[in-house]
Amino acid sequence: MGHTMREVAKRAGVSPATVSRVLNKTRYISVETQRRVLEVVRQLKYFKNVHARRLATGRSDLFGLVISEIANPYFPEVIRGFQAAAWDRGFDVILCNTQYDQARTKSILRKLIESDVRGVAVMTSSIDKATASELIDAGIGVVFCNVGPAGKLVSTISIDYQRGIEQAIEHIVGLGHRRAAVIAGPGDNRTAITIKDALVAGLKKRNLNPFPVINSNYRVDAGASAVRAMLSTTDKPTAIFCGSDLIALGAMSALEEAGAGIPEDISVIGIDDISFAFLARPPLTTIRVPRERVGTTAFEALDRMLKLKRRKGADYYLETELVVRRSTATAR
Amino acid sequence: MGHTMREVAKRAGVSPATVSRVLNKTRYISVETQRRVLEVVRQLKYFKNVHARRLATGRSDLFGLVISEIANPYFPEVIRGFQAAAWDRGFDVILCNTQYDQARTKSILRKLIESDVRGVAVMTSSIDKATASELIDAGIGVVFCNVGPAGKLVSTISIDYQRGIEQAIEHIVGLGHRRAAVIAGPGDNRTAITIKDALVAGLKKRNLNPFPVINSNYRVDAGASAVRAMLSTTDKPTAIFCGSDLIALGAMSALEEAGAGIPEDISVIGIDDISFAFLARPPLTTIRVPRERVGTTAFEALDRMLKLKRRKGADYYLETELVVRRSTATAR
DNA sequence: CTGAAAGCGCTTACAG
DNA sequence: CTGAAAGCGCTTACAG
Repeated sequence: MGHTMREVAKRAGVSPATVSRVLNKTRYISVETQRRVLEVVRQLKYFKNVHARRLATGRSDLFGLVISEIANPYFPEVIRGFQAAAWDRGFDVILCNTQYDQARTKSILRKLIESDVRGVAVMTSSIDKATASELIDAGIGVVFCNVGPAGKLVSTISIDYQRGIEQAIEHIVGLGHRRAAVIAGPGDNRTAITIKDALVAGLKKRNLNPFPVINSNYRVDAGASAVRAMLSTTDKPTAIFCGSDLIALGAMSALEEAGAGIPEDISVIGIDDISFAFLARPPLTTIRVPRERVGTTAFEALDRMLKLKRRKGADYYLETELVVRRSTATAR
Repeated sequence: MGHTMREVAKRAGVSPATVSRVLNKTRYISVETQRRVLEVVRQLKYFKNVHARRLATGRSDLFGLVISEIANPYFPEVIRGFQAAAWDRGFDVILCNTQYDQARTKSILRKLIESDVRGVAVMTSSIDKATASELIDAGIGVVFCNVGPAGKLVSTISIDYQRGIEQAIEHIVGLGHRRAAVIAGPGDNRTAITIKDALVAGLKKRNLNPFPVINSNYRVDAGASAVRAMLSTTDKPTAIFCGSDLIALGAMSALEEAGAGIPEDISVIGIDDISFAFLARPPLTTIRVPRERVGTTAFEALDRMLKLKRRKGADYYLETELVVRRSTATAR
C-alpha cells in the first residue's frame, strides 16, 4: 500500500474527486489543474488501487478463461487470442486451469464469482454446462466451445471439423488408401465424440469402413499404445486418422518404433495443427483448428452478449482446414 | 453483483460481522448461528465480493507472474509450478506476458502495482532489473531468474547450467567428437549469454575450440538458418551445442533437409528439455532445466522473503542435468 | 471547471 | 459468543 488519492489531492491543493477525474479522464479538467495533479502523482509515484476502484464502480473489468492444463499445446494460442482481445478493450483476464480436478474446478468457479468477473470462457470439456450453471446463476456470461446451443447468458463457439475432415479424407483417398483406422480422444469427452463421429461418417460416405475405431486419451503415449495394438492384427490399416495431434505424434512414434515407414507404409493424420506439428519427422499432416481465433472469438462473443439488453447469447462457427506437410527433404 | 453480506445477515437474524466471521472462520461462532448463516448463504447463493474484502483487509492475496510469450514451450511448466504453489497457500496469480513489447510491459507493471500484488516473479529476460525497479519502489517483492544478486525485496533463482553442460561435453567427447559448434540465443539476452559463455568455456577446457559460435534467436527458424550457414563452410562441426531446444529442433530440421544424418554425421544437443524434445526424430539429447521447480521455487522465494522483517531476498540455485535420448528404433 | 458527501461491500478493533 | 461502528480507497450523482 503506497499513497492514497487523498494525499495526492492534498498536495495538489485539489479534491480527491478532481484527482480521480484527471487520472481517469472522465471529465474535462483545466489544463493547469491537470498539470499539478499529474506532477504530484509523478513525485509520489502514486498508483491508484484497483480494488477500491472496482468496489466503487460496482462493475469489474475482469474476464475469466478456463482451460484444463496449461501444458497442453492446444491452449497457448487460445490464451494469447483471448488475452489480446481483452487487453485491447481494457479488460483483464484471470486464467484458471482445472487440471481435470473436481475440487479445483469448484474452487475456480467460486473464485471467479467472488471476483465478480463479467464473463467466462470455458475452453475445456472438463467443465460441462451443468457445472458452469453456477456462473449463469450469478449473472455471469459464459461462452463454451463445442457445446450448444446458445441461450440466455450463454454463447457458443462451434468448430466445424466437417470441412477439414472431408478434405483429409479426399486427400487420403486420392493417395489410394482403402483401409483407414481411427484413434479418437476419450469416450467421455464431447469434442472427442464429435470428431470421432465426423471421421467415421466421412469415411463411410467414401465407402471406407473405418476399422478399428479406438477411443484413446489426449496423451501422447495413448496414441502409441493404440497403434501397437493395431499393428498386431492381421488386417492392418494403411491410414490412421487421429483425434488430435498429440495422439498422432504418439502414433507416429510407435509406428517408427515398429519399423513402419511414414507415409510409404502408412499415413497419419492429426487434428489441431499445434505449433509443434511441423517439427515432427516426417512432418505431420493435420487438420488445422484456428486456435488464436477461438480465443479472440470467445472474448468477442462475451463482450457482445453482455452489451445486449437481454444478454441473449449467439452461436459462432469456425472452420477447419487440411494442412498437408511434406518432408522438405522429399520435396526437393 | 448478487447479494450482499448485509442481506445474508438480516435474513439470518445476525450482524454482518457474524456472517463475515462464519464465512472466514476467523472466530468461533456458536454452532447454531453458523448453521443459520450457512443455510441462508446456500439459499441465496451468496458469494462474498473479493474486491471489498481486499480493500477492507488492505492486503491482497495476489502474486504476479511475468513471462514473455505463452506459446514458448519453456513456460508452461514454470506457470504450472508457480500457480500450484500459490494456490496451495491460498494465493492467486495474475499471469502477464510481455510479448517482448515495451508499451505492454509498462502497462503490465502498472497493472500489477495497481492490483497491489505482494510479489512478482519475473521469469523472462524481457524485463530487466531497472525496469522492475518500479515494483520494488512500490514495496513489491520480486524474484528474478538468472539475474543476480539478491537484495532488499529482490530474490533470485540461478539455474546452474554448468553441470549439465559439462555432462554434455563429456558425452560428446566420449563419442569421439573433435569439432563442436555453438548456436547461442540472442546476444542481448542475459541467460543466453550465460549459457553461451558456459558452453564456450567448457569446450575450451576439454581442448575443443568451439567454431563457429553464432548468436541466434529463440525461434526455430533461426536455428535452421544458422545451420545452413554452417554447412556451407569447409571445416564443418561434428557436434552442435544449441542454446535452447527450439534452436536445436530448428538445427535438426535444417540438417535433415541437407541430408546430414543425426547422429551419424553430426550430433545436436539442446537445452531445456521442453516436453516436445522427446518427440523429435531422432529424439533430442538435451540439458534438462527443472522448469516446474523453477516455478515453485520462485513462489517460495517470494513467500519467504515477504515474511521477513527486513524483507531481504535470497539466492536460490537449481541444477541442470544431461538427458540422453536414443531413438527407440535404434535401441532395440 | 471543481468540491462535499454518500456509498461501494467487506473486516476488525473495541466493547460487552 | 456477538454487535455497532469506523474505515479501507476509490467514484459519482448532485450542486454550484
